[in-house]
Amino acid sequence: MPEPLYRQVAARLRRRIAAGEWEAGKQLPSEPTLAYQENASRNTIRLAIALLTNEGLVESRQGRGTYIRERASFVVELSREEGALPGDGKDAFIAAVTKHGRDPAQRDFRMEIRTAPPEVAARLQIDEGADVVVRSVNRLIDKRPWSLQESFYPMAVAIGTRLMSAQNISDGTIAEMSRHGHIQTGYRDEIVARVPTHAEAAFLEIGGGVPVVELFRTAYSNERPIRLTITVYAGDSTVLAYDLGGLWAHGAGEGRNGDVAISDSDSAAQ
Amino acid sequence: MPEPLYRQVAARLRRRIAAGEWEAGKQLPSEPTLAYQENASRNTIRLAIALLTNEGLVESRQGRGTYIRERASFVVELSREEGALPGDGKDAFIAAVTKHGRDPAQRDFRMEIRTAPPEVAARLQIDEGADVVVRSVNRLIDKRPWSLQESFYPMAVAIGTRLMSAQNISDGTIAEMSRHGHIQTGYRDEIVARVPTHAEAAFLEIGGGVPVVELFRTAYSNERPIRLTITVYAGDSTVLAYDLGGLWAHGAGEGRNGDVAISDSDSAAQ
DNA sequence: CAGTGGTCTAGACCACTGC
DNA sequence: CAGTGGTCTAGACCACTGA
Repeated sequence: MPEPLYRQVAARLRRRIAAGEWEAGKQLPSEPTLAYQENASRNTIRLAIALLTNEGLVESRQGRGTYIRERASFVVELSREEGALPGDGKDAFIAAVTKHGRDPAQRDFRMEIRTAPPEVAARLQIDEGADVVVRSVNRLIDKRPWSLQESFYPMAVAIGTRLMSAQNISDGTIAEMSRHGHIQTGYRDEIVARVPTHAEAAFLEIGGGVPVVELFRTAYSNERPIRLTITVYAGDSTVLAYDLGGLWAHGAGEGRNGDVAISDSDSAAQ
Repeated sequence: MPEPLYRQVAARLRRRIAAGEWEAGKQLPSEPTLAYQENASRNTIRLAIALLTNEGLVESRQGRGTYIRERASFVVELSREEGALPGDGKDAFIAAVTKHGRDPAQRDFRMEIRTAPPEVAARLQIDEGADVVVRSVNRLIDKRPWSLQESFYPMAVAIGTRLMSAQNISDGTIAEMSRHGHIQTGYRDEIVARVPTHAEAAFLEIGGGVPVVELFRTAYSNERPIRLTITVYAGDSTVLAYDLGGLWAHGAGEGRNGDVAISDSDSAAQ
C-alpha cells in the first residue's frame, strides 16, 4: 500500500537535487553510499536512479559516477524562415545558431545512396527499394550533442545536381534544387516521440530511457515531394515550436529557465 | 564485449513478436517460463521486458501477465481546422473522430479555478499565482485512452462567459469567447517529449518509461493571449502533423500501417 | 487457491575510469 | 590499484488476478 521504496528514494533524491545540494561536477554519492544512506540494497538504489535518468535529471557513466545533468532547453522554430538568407554563403544552421551567440558545429557529414525503406518511399512517393540520395549530418551546439539528421532525395531530383556530391552546398540545398527547377512550395511535418536507439542514445549522450523527438519533414514542389528530412533531438532539452495565424506571439514560450531560441530553419537541411 | 544477456533476450523476443508468434490476447510466456527458456534469472528477463515495454511493444499488468500491445497510430492534424464547424452544435473532437468512423468518448470533465503556475502565467502573460479558469477533460477513442487535456483561461477573458460554468459549451469555446469580444487570430504550439507522470501513465495505460508528447497551444486575439491548452498524448501511438505552405500534401504521412488521421482541431479545446 | 508480475535483498563478477 | 557503475544470479515476500 505505501509507495515502493525505490520511488521514495527517487523522490528524496529529486528533492535534494531541486534544493541544489549538488551542482554540475561529479555530484551524486556512489550507489553503495546511497544504499547505506537510504538503508536499501544497491539494486533498489539503481531502480531509483533509473527513474531520475529517464527524467533527464542525472546521467551515469561507467567507472566514473552519476552526475547531475545540465538542462539547457533549446526552442526550435519550425514555422519561420528566420536565419534563412539565400545566397549569403553560410549554412543556415550555422547562421541561426551563431546569431544567438551560440557555438554551432557539424560532424560526420555523409553522402550515400541507399534503397528507400518503406517510411521514406511512402513519403517521397517512390517505389520501396528504389535508390535515394541520403545526406546526413550530426550537429552540436556549444560542444554538446544536439541532433541527428538525415535528408532523403529522390534520384529524379538529385540527378545532375550537387546533391550527388559529398560536399557541403554553401548556399543551401533549397537553392541548389531551385536552380534545377525544383521549387519548394510547402512542407508537411510529422512529429513522434519514442525511446532512442542505441546509437542515438550514444551520440546524444542520454540514457536509453530518455525520450527523443523525431521530426519528419516532407518538402514539396508544385509537382512532387522533393525531399524528406528526418531529425532526431533529445526530448528533454528540445522544444519544437510553430507560430500559426496571428502575429501576436511576443513573449511566448519563455516559461522555462535557460531556454534559448534556436531557429532551425527549413533551409538548414543537408 | 558481447552484447549483455538482457539485450540479447530482448532482441530475441522482439524478433519473435515481429514474426507474429503471439498476437493480441494474453500473449507472452510468464517471467519464470522465459527465465527457463532463456536460461537466465528472472531479474534478467525483467530487464529485457522493461526494454520492450519502453518501446511500447508489450504491456504488463500485475497478477495477469505481459501482453502484446496493439499499436494503432493516430495522426493529429494541428494546422487544419477540418472538423471545426462552428454552430453545428457538436463538440469538435467528437465530430472529427466520428467522421473517421471511430468511437470518441470524453471523461472526467472538470472546471476549476486555480492559481497560475509559472509556465502557465508566462504564456498567458498574467501574474504568477493569479487566478485562472481551468477546464479539463480526458479523451478516449474506440474505448482506449487517448489524451489528457487542460485549458487555462485568464480571468479577464473568462469572466461573464459560460467558461465559468462546469457545463460543456456545445458550439465550442472559441465561439463563446468570440461572442464576448475575444476573437482568436492565431496560436503558437510548443511540443516537448518526456516520460509520463504516474497519473498520466495510469490513464494512458502505458509503462512509466514510454514517452509522452506534451503540446502547449497558446491562442491569441489581436490584443492578448486568451487561452493555453496543454494536451498530453501517448508518444508511441500519436503523430503530430503540420501542413505548411504548399497545397501538395496528398498521400503524405501514410508510411505506417494502421494509421488513422484524427483531426484534433484547435476548436476542440474545452 | 495457484499463478502472475512488483518489489527487495545479498552477494558476485565484470568493464571502465583515474590515480 | 581502488572505486565506480553495468550485469547477473538466487531467492524471498508481496499484491493482484482469475478460476
